[in-house]
Amino acid sequence: MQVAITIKDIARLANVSITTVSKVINNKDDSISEQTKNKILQIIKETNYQPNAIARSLVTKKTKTIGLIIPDITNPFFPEIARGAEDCANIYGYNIFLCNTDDNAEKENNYIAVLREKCVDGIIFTSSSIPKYEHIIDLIDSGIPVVMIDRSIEPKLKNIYGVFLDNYKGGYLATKYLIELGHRNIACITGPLYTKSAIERLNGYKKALSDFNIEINNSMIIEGDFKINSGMVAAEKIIENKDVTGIFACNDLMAYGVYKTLKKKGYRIPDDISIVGFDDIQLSQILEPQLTTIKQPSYDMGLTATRVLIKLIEGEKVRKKVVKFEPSLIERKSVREYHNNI
Amino acid sequence: MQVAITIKDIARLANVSITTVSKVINNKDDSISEQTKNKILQIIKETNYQPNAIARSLVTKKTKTIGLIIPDITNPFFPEIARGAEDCANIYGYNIFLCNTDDNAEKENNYIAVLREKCVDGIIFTSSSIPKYEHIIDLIDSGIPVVMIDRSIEPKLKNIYGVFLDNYKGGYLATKYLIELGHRNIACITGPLYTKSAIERLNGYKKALSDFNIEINNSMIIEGDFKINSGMVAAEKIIENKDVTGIFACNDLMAYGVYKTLKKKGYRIPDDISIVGFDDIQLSQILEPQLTTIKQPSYDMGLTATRVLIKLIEGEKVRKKVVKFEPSLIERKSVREYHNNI
DNA sequence: TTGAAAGCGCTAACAT
DNA sequence: ATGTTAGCGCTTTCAA
Repeated sequence: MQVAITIKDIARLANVSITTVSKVINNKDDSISEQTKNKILQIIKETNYQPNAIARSLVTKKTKTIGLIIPDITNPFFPEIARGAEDCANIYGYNIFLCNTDDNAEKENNYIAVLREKCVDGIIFTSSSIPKYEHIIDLIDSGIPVVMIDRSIEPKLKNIYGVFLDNYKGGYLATKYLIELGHRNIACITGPLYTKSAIERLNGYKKALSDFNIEINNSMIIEGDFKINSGMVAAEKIIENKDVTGIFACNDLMAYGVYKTLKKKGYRIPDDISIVGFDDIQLSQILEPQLTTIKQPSYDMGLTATRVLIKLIEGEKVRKKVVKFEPSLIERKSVREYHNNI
Repeated sequence: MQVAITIKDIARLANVSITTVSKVINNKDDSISEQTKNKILQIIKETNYQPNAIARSLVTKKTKTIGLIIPDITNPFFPEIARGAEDCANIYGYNIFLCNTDDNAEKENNYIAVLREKCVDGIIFTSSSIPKYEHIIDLIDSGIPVVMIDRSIEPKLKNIYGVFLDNYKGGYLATKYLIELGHRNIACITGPLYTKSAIERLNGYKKALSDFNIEINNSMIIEGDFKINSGMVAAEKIIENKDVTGIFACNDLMAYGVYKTLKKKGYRIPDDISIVGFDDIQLSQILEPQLTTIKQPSYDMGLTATRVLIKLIEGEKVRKKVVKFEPSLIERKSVREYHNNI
């Protein structure tokens, strides 16, 4: 924090009061004569004066700052969200504090505390939710605007704002696609089951199975953690069952892990095993074969969540507490038709 | 920004002065009796009081906040840096403002202005540098601690702190590797040549060529922009020249683009054309074939830059103004030996 | 059209 | 061991 020229200096140089300077800075200058206004503007320019936002915040109770709490910016799903958030924030003159929690409730708590001390105007939050969510309830109850993104929390609170994907539908779509292409023995690699989105994708998978009268086999459901490595491990297990012809990996990263294991073991994709991912991150179209996956509009989701948050902050009406984005199936090359009788 | 309980309230409830409260909050409590200290602590806990960092900053002139200015968090190279930065910041009690500039000088300027208004204690900066760098000089001259990361700027300033990779050596390493495996006609897809790192990688390429007495052919040097698409476009051009057996793509993303084009056109990697990338981002080991590339320790670089910055902020001695990381070649599967006589 | 004064919540020098 | 006081840089009411 540098020592800098202050409003006092400007006032002195312009031979006016600081009130007057303040007014022109804030465009509340209806009642200021053109002449003094110009003089002040001139001096501000010459001196390269920049108002101190800290001092301003102390009186206005607004910091024009938003906290973005996510598990890990290093997970390719989140940069898009962060970018959408930042772009929106930027438009409305807000800045974003980036906070990585690794789905660790303690880190979440620390960041919540720090963000409140720093008086952020609002918080965008992707939380691991299921094991503990009291801190989130507390946060929301504290009155600070909060928009949940990507993962909703239980229980459904009346007061919760959120931007989510219809993960249930996404899981359903992925599974149905495999079924309709003839697959019957479909494994599912889930996300960490303490997240709502992982649970919902799994539920979508189960529903599709039962809609088509396929028995749900718990040995075909393997819990992963949304990271590459868990996809590799899960694939090892899955191929022990020779009947499996299709895999639904609940995110693309785990699908990459599956690719790795399968290729190492000499399986061909999709000839021997078909794979559907989830997220549609950038690299999924580069992979060989290109990954068939469920697309999430992550950038838009980040943008929307921030837009909602800013409305909340600025007291505008927000019509829908929860906005739900639709998943869509992106057909590429990692799935083939399966004929039982071959 | 919520209305909250203040130090005044605590003082009143504890029947002490706000000074006393302040002292115990800040652990300057040598001279406070255990008894009053405990009473105050107790009340703080009961009331869930959190000091207002804004008010504190106004008097201490420290915000415990750092600005991180990067081109685009969506480029897989930067999340690692951001995460390293955040992890380090977190250890020392700092928060990070995330700023994406798209290498746009105007956005850079805006962010610099805003960050200064918000009184960040220091700035970590990846800048497109060559076309215009006066604003960076101004920034540094203003006295606020700045650490450049990833891309250095011209001219070498005495006062500049930075954390960089030896990009020249990286370019050299990549090219030499291809040469030593028998390649003679090696194309280079550069980054945007207004960045120092792109220029240096290209220079390394050229030096390796000339060290091995291979003529530099300008038609084999194609300027890209570090994005996937430019790799695709460049590859189209490169394969017009049937002699080319090796490609040095100056980052992995462009190498992915090359993969895409080559595969589409029926080329096999590395059988028909060998490729070396640069960065070693996460996905490069998933690609088929796994990409041989030059590794940058991005996370460590982010961490180190932040550590240096915090030392600067807190007035500690920083021995080396510039810390340079060493690139290393990661041999994987995208390069094969080339025998001229086959 | 302009300015004086109070105060935002806190720290820190200086009393006591 | 504790408290009084001034002041950080700004906005905002109210008065002139």
